[in-house]
Amino acid sequence: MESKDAIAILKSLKDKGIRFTPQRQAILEYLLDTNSHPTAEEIYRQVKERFPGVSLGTIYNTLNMLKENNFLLELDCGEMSTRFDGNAENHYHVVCRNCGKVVDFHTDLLQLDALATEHTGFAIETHRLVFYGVCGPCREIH
Amino acid sequence: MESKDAIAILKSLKDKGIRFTPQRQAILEYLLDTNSHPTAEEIYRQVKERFPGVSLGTIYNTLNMLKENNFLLELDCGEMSTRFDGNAENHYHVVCRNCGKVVDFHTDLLQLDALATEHTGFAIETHRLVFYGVCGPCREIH
DNA sequence: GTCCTTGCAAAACGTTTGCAGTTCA
DNA sequence: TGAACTGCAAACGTTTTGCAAGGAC
Repeated sequence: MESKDAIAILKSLKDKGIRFTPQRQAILEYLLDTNSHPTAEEIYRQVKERFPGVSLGTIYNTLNMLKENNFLLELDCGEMSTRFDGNAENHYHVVCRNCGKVVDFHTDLLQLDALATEHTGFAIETHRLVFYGVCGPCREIH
Repeated sequence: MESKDAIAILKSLKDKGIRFTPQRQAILEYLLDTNSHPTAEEIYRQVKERFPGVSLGTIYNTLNMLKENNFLLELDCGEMSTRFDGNAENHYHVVCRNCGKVVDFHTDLLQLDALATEHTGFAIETHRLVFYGVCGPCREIH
C-alpha cells in the first residue's frame, strides 16, 4: 500500500550507526501512511495509541533524525505551527488561509533553480514554494 | 536615501486609529534602512541604541501591526528563527546553507499562481518562494 | 559490553499576554 | 478626556537538553 517502506528506510540507516527501534518504526509508518501534514503533537498522539509509553522527546528525536537524513520535510505553514511531510520528493504546498488545510501539488519547476543561480551566483540546491489562498469548500461558505 | 519614508507610512495608518509613536518611527526607520533581514531580537538591539528603554514587547507589537498592514514580510528561513523584511513588494529570497545570509532576488513569477489554481482549485492569493544553496564566498572556502 | 536510544522532567527559546502607568490625538 | 500605546514581567506553546535506565547489536 505504501510507496515507501518504514522498515527498509530504517534498515538503510544502520550504516550510520542509527538503531532500529519499534518507536521509530511506528513514527515512520504513521508518517508514510498519512498525507495530512501532521504537527509533532499530532504525531505524538497517533503514535501513543500504539505505544502508550512513548514520549514527545522521542518524537522530536526521530523527526530530527529523519530530517537530517532527508526522509522528511519540515513545513512552515504561515501562522500555524510546524508541520511535517513524510514525502520528501519534489512537490509544493498550498495552504488554505481559512481552514488551515495543506494540500500537496506535484509539478516540475526545476528551472526555477537555474533562474535563481543566474540572478544571485549561489549554488542553489533546492527550493521551497508555498502558495496561500482559499480552498474550494471555504470559498463556497464565504 | 530610503525609497519609502517611515513618517509617511505611519501617518497613512492614522485613519485606522493607529498612533504615531517615536518607538514605531525608530523601528520602521531601521527596517526600511537595512536589507539584512533582521530577527526580532536584532531589531530590538538596534532600536535600543536609540531608545534605551524600549521593550521587546513593543518590537513585537509594532512588527505585528506592520505585518497586518502589509508593510512588512515575515520570513521563514529554514532552521534560523523568524526574520523580517521591510520590503513587502514581490520578491524572493535565497538563503545560504553555510553562513545563513539571506539575499533578495527580484523577478516576476505571477504565472505560478495560475498554475497552482489550475492544479488545486484554490483561489491563490500569494506565494512564498525560498531557495537554499551556498553563496559565492562560502563556495570558495569549501 | 558498548553506546545509542528511551522516558521523564526541567530548561530554553521565541513570542504573546496582562496590567498599571503614560502618551498621543 | 479617553483610547491607544508603553515597559515590564509573567505566561505560553513548542522544541531541546540532561540524565539515569533500558535496549539494540
